[in-house]
Amino acid sequence: MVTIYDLAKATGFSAPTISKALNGNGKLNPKTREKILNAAKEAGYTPNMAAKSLSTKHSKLIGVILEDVAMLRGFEHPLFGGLLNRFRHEIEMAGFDLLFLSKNFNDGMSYIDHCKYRDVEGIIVVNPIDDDPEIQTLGSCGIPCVSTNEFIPGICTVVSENEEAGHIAARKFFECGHRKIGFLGAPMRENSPAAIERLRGFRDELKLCGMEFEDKYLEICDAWFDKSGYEGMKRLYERCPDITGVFVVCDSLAFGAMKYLAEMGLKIPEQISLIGFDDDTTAVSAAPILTTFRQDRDRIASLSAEMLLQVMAGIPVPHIVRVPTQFIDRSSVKII
Amino acid sequence: MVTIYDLAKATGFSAPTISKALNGNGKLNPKTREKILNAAKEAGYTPNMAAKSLSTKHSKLIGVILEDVAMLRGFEHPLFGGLLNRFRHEIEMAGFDLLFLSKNFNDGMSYIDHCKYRDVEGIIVVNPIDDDPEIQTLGSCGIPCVSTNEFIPGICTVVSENEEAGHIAARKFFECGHRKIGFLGAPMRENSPAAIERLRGFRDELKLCGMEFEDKYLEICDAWFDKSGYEGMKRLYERCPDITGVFVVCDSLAFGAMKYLAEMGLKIPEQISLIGFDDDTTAVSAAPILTTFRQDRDRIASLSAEMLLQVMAGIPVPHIVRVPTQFIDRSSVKII
DNA sequence: CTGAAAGCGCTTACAG
DNA sequence: CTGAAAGCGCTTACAG
Repeated sequence: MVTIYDLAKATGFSAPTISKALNGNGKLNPKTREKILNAAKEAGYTPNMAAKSLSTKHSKLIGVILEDVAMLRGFEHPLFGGLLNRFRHEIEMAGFDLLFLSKNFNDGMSYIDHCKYRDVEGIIVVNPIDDDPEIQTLGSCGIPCVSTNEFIPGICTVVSENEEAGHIAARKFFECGHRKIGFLGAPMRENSPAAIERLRGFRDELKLCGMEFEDKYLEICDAWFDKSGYEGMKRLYERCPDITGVFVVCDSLAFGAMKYLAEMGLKIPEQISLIGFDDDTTAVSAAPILTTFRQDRDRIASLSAEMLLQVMAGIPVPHIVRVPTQFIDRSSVKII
Repeated sequence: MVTIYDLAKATGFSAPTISKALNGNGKLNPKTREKILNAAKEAGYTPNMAAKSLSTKHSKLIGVILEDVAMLRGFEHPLFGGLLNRFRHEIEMAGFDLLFLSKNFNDGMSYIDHCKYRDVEGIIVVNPIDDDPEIQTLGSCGIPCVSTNEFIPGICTVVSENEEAGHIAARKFFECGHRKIGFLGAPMRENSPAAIERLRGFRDELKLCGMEFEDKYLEICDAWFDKSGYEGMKRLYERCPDITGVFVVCDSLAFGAMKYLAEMGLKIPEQISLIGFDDDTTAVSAAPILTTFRQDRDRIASLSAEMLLQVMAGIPVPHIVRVPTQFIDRSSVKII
């Protein structure tokens, strides 16, 4: 391993001068800088981040909260995987590495201890465990944070225009002549905007259309899995066989619902119309007909990175940043 | 931030003694240890990894090579996402954090420089860029490595029993009465076992069945995307409309193929039979009929972690570790 | 069993 | 513009 002392010896300058040349800060004779930079290149010098981190208190590490327990799916989550690719790219361009925060160390190290352990400079909350009390304290732990999707006190959240999407879905059904429209939802937690906001927009738009959304048309699935969608659709359909359309809060659930409908011999959209949410790419060609909303992963990710970097720089950011969704009108809504 | 010096002051012992107590190495009076541990807990002490890393040369960091350029899909890759969840868990239980190796720093820092920069102790190669010359040098860079899927000189690879799966697929088609069977493959690179081995097993088994696999039944898609599968299937079917079954080298391609077949009005399995590979979970309920092979992500991941930890400990490991696949016989192969 | 000294590789004031 | 000194928080021999 080549150190700045090796470079000092090789060039005849002192360690602090080497440091200055390498980091480009402070006044320095251009020739000196050039000599040092050349020597560094020649020697194949790579700085040691542990030493740097120790003396500067800057680890150049961004903590990521991404859990994979039970319903969460960690890296496998269709939305968050894509989001992380882009976030990682942005953050690396800014000279940071990702560090996945975990409670698996020792006897369950907390996120915040993990951050202290690694001197993490900022945190992005992607996929937290439901009702984890520690998440609620993140806003006041002193480490800059940004959240995608989940609302957390004192933290900027970057999230899709869910309510607007709900409006669009309801309007679409209404304009296509549907009057008995179900909503297949997922567990609604106060801090998790997705399901609540989509339902709210949906409800409000129906009202604007002069309809009243009846509670019997609302069915909540017990999780965000295909299987839950299958079961939820079963309950909804058995209770309300008169429905002609269903807005499903996400594609995974919609796929489960489609499976149930297929088993019942109900054709989409001939006998029942469907709108999903997420446009899960893997499944697109397997279920090419589903009308859905595409969340702008790239924009959510790059805005999250931007907001986080700003918070880290002490620049104020809005409490909520909204990102439009894209309505993808395939062929799963029938005009009746 | 609480340091060992704070604990030294609080307990009256010296820094080295605090260190010993905290790390549990060396002889120490049990009472001393207990006092120190209590003081540490009371003060909310968290060790500083940068300092630890600097003095021990152990960063407790495992580098991950996971790229998301073009055809690779980074975190979104259906197989590698699941694999990483489990790998991460295993590695964290062993006290390590994941550090994603990247070429995005500065003017394109190499993987190895990134490792030096962070003192990475071991590397797992998940999803490297095709023909990246640096990958080939990993075996001799001095850092312990393990690869999943890709063969790399001097590095242990943990990989599915692809050839056996090829045998099973061929045998299945043969026993169901198929005699004109296509193979829809993906780009074959020497170091990437997936496509090559599946084809080899498939070919060999047909031979064992007394058939000869004809080249015209082989079609190579240009990538691992749905779209490539669509186009590949189109070429294959237009050339050989007499085929009754196709072994598709992965599910993404199979989904694309299914889309093409659906557009052509060809029913599966009534008019054409299909076997896929991977059992992509997201899409299962959207395409519930596809007979396929499930790769044992969990086993691949935990074995990779185990092998890597062994290499890091200087324990010899096999050059290749094989993991059985599971044949999932749904209903996409017709008996004729 | 415990501690004084030195070192890991780098940077930050402060002199000159 | 350049360098000597001290420090970041921890650990490793080595004494005692």
